[in-house]
Amino acid sequence: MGLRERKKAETRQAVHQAALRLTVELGFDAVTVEAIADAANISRRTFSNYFAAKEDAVLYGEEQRIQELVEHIRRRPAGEPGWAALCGAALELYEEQGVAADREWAMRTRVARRHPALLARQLGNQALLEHELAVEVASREGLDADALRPRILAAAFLAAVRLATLVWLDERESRPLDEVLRASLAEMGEDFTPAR
Amino acid sequence: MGLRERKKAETRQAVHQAALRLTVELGFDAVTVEAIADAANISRRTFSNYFAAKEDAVLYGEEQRIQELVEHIRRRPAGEPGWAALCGAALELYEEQGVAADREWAMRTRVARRHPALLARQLGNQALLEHELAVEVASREGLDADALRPRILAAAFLAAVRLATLVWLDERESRPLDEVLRASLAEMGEDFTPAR
DNA sequence: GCGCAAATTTGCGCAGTGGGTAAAGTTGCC
DNA sequence: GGCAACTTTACCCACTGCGCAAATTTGCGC
Repeated sequence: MGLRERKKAETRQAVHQAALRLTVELGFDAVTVEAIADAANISRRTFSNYFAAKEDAVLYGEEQRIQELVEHIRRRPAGEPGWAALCGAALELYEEQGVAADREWAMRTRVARRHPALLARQLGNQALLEHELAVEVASREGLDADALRPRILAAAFLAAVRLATLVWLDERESRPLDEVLRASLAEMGEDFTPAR
Repeated sequence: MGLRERKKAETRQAVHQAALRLTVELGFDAVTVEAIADAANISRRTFSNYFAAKEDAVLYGEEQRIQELVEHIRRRPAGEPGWAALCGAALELYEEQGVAADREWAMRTRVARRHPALLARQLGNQALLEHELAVEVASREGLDADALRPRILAAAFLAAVRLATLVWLDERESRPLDEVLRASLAEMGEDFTPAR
């Protein structure tokens, strides 16, 4: 990776950090693109070269995490069935990131929850991701990617991960995140008949 | 309901219709708020009194449908467990609406899928709804609304309904929607282990 | 080192948006 | 009929996303 691309990645990260920090401090609506650009030492116009909207700048961390998740899933053992691969990848990613990342994660989730515009954008991104996941699951189960089952698994998985984070936050982070994550994935994987 | 409120509801509906029609005809981005307002015979400023954003005007149909769904769930037999109540309400709502509503539904879903901004907003609205559903499920299963299980059920249910509609569209509406819906809910309700 | 093509940043401008404010117009009710 | 409450509207302003072209920076062969 040349200097050009490295610098670009650096700037993107700086813009993201600035956007996230300012949003936490002042609230999403109170932060203008200009303020973010100033904090990251670029012009307002250049901000638009990096992100199509303020939301994207704040959520870029999620974006990155999501890309990693997809990578992890692709790297799971070839024979592993879809649901197991999804769950395995999520837990793998979590422990790889280390507990230090928890605080970042918590911050992003809190911000996304507080501001509907951010929540919406985040879910929109996830919906796009859902298709990629479905493709991976389909290939593992010998199904068509447009079939119902792979799409159900992908959607259920994303919902389980999202809920785990929310519940973890609601519990004031009193349990380790991976414990909640395991519980959430397990609950989603079980059938939903009431007799338990 | 007095004349005042009746007229207001009428206007809201007219604005929604105009927004949806213009979006289908021209594409979401090519339609300005001003054009919608003109088509609905109100001023641009009044548009803002009815909807906070263009997206909301286009998606108002979804909003209404969602409200009805919540009503249906509340009216399900008291003893019925959570998942069954959700599924029952969805199917009930579908057959009550009649097949004529299918075309409307298809149109809205197509529009929402074509335009990321609409998709995002729609999912954001659903996330808010998710909590209401979780409350209902929790009360039926004697759990706390903040607990994991009711939230999982609510999220899984919404995802299943959403996917059913998408798959139905992908299949060019060759099967009746309720058939796909049943299949989707069933698949989501089953456990996800690969042996089937 | 040097220069030049390619990529990146920036300033400027424009159409569009969301919302505050206050004036003008409606409606419900006594 | 009149008045209080509500709704619509015009006007305005800060902000956004993006096209365009000039200025700047970078990569690379020489």
